[in-house]
Amino acid sequence: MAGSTLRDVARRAGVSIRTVSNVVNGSVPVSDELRVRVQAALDELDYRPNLVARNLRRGRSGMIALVVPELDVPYFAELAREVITAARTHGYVVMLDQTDGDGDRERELLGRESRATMFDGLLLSPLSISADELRRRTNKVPVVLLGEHIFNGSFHHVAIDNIVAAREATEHLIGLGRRRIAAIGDQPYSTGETAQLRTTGYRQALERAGLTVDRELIVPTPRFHRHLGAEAMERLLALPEPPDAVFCYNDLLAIGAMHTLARAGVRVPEDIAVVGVDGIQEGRYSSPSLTTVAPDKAAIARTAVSTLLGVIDGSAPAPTDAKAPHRLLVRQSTRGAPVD
Amino acid sequence: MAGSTLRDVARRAGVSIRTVSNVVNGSVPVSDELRVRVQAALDELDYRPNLVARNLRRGRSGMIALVVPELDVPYFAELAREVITAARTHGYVVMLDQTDGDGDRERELLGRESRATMFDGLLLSPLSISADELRRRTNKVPVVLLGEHIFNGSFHHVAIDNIVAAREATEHLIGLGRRRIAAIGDQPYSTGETAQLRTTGYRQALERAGLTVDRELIVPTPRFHRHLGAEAMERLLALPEPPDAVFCYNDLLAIGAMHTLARAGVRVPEDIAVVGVDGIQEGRYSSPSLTTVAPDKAAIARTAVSTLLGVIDGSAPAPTDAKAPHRLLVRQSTRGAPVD
DNA sequence: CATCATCTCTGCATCGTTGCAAAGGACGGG
DNA sequence: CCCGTCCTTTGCAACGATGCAGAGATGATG
Repeated sequence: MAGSTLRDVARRAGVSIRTVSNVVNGSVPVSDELRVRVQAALDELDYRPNLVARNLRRGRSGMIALVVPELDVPYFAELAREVITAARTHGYVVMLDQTDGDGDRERELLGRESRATMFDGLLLSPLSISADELRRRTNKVPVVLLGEHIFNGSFHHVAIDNIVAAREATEHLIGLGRRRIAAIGDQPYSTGETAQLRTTGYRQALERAGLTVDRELIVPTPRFHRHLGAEAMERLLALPEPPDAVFCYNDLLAIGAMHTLARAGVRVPEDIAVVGVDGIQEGRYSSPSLTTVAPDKAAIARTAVSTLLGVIDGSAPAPTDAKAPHRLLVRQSTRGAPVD
Repeated sequence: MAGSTLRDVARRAGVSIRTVSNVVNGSVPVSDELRVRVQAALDELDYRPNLVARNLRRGRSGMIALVVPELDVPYFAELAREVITAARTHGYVVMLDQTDGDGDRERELLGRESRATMFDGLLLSPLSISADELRRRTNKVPVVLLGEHIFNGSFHHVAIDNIVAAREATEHLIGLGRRRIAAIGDQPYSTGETAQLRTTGYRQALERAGLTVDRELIVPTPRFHRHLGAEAMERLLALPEPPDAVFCYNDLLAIGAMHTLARAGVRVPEDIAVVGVDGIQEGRYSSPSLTTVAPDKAAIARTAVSTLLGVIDGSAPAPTDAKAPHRLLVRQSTRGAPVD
């Protein structure tokens, strides 16, 4: 039942515990004769190191935690995939937790009884926790923030350049000749910094093109979910003068918006062009397929993981603010042509 | 830098280590006077229990691992969400790993140097590992299998009734008056047991309705991905006599199939009706929205977690074969009416 | 032949926590 | 006034592994 320990193996092989440990780890040279004997005992007893004990002794767990609002949001699932892959190349495994955008749950993570102490570090994609809280609560555990929020300079941070990304998406629509361009997803309050950056980029693009910003066309949504995109689009269609294009702050909003358009019999992109952000796989196969600004998720994951490991081993003390690349993927929802 | 330990707190409060431990755990009564003094010291030093040490001592880690082929497949992401939630109600956290359907990676999980020993148990959704291998390799670590494969009676197992689910999906199509019904997703080889069950249900439905099974209409796919569904549908459209309905073995295949149909100008459901399996959120917002057989993922997760915990504490020794409920969600891809 | 360097191998202490058993003090009953 | 009981508090050992320093054997060197 219980797994065998170094002691069991040592007894069986007639050597000291320490020698067995040396054979297992291979760090210290062991004579051929003993090695063979110990190896045999290891095999016979099917020894597996107790990693909890090893971690205690070594002071490291080899685990990092990735905390996202919702795992069933495709962007986070795809990001999680990349984080797991990136961590593996460094010999780390990833514990996943979700907060459901619940501030209390996020706070709990940093509190006294949190499991966070079990991990060497934390990758956190905060939704509703504020910068101050985070600063106050984060004791000792190395943290790297992903995507959301900015927290100017207090924390390591990895994200795309949201202003530029939003501007490019909007410029793409302008380049198609659209003039009445809506935006779905603004969040004009303290925890909506990412959304606000995208609004900034959207406005920049309009202003540079000499277009006026119509506040009626900026529809806020508390979260980035399909159904909220659908509702926002209903509001836009109800306007006396509906838009001829929509920039959605993420792909789920865009897909919700297209859902509403399909029901209403509005043609995409002929009547209204749609562009999203996130580059999720779902958008490649939607009807029509979705034009999107795709962050390089693998790059985000790699940067985040290696930054975090840098903090853990003390080689990266000063908070960095890394920008990951992104690119515009033009598909049917703006271009129309059914090619992929 | 380094967190404070029970010893530090004990020294500061002028009591024994054990008393501090008692205050922290609250299991043994402590006098008010000492409790106050210790609590003050705890707060001042911002003590956080070292969970690695605690786990070593208690012989439990409070962690289970969930291993899925791919986290960016929506079904697994949605399932993972439920598993994390279910585990939390039992005080457990979940480590997530993905195997990319790589048999070696799955095998590695059960091998000598695996991290699996760090977890109290394993929820495994195997893709390419065989029953024998699993039986041979799984030593000691409690395992519950999810969804895929059957492994008659050797392991705890939780899944929907695949035969019934497939039969109901097919019967739904038959009920709509369709007579030439294709199937996408068969896997006629040892690791494709789930797919084979769905094929069985499909055939049962046809036979009961007195329809003949046309082997040309059963298109196998090595995996359940969107692009494979798209390719399979191309093959079906190229037939001299294309189908008037398709039963896809999961929603991603169905979405890929609909993608092909949209490009080819074939109307769904008028020309070809489509039904999938998995009930992923993506299908609610696709155009047209997707009819699907939705497993109760929360129920699967709850059952799997509580079964696993039962194995861990020794109260559930005999392998069980739990069937989770499922239900048919009829949407536009078969019914047509644009209501939801 | 004595001495020293080298190479294996070992025992002990330790990581931070909790189980166990017993010490110490307070208290009530006979 | 003494003894037994109960309650709080404590020290020791242990979970299973690794770091360290040193023991013993072997070979090289003067």
